[in-house]
Amino acid sequence: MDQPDLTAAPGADLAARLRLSVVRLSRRLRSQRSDAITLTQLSALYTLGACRAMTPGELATSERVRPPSMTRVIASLEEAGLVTRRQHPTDGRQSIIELTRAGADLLAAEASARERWLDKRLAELTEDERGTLSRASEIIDRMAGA
Amino acid sequence: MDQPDLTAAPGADLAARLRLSVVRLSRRLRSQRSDAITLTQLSALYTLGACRAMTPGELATSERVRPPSMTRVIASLEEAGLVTRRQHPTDGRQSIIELTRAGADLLAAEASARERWLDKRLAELTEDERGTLSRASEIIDRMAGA
DNA sequence: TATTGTTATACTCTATAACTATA
DNA sequence: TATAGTTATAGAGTATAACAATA
Repeated sequence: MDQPDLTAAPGADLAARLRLSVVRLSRRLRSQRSDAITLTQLSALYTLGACRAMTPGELATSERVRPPSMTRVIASLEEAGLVTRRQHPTDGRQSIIELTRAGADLLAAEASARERWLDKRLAELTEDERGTLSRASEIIDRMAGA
Repeated sequence: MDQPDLTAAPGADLAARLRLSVVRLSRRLRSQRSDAITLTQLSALYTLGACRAMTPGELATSERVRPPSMTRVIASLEEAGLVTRRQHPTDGRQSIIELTRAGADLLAAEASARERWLDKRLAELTEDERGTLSRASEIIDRMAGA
């Protein structure tokens, strides 16, 4: 039958190729995580680092996961001392999650961790290729958020 | 409080942005999977569709997972009647995995499933944006395979 | 003895459903 | 009654360690 090498052929179905690429890179990134923190935790921490103080619901929306999933992520981050929780000023149901000093430090360390796997791989690319990935990242965010 | 942050800022650390993008798109893709098959199974099926006949070890290497993980994926595909296993001609330890007719049919159906979430999103992009994603996909594959 | 693959086990990630507390 | 969040539970995905069969 038709013999499309979907992993390589440039003209082949984009959705299939992009799906494979993302699945495989995602596996790689998860397996390359540090001992201290998982990729899911790091992702939430980045969002918190950008928005400073958020409710669990805002975090879940921002990370595009369901509230129960975020509950577990927050609990693990709290236990690790990377975030704290304080009362919401007006709504007793909600709470405010913020980075601790340790959380901010870890984020800063991650950001400058040039020895990290992905940083190394990116450093091996040309400037043009990094530009392509940068634009792709923006397009992907738009798609994933839609 | 829409993130002004690492997900959007063009000058921000590429590794961090790409990591977030890939994690989020991966979540989306897994949640958008059909009822019939998971993304992990589909990924293995695509590889089998391209390479026709492979041993479990070759499949694991190609998908970049560990052998025990591939054992489970193959078992689930076998149970679903999407792949079959036959004896290796010269090595009794190995076996040969191949698509069944049902597996090939499902793959063909997926490939032409224009109603799928990712296909819809991609169709909304400009030709230029799709070109960027296509090039990014190739770069990502090179990185993930390195 | 080395290689290939499977079984046993455990942990992460995520979801849905049901529940609690507050608005 | 509606909303925000948590708890209970389940299933997918992946890994390491130990094992069996074959080379």
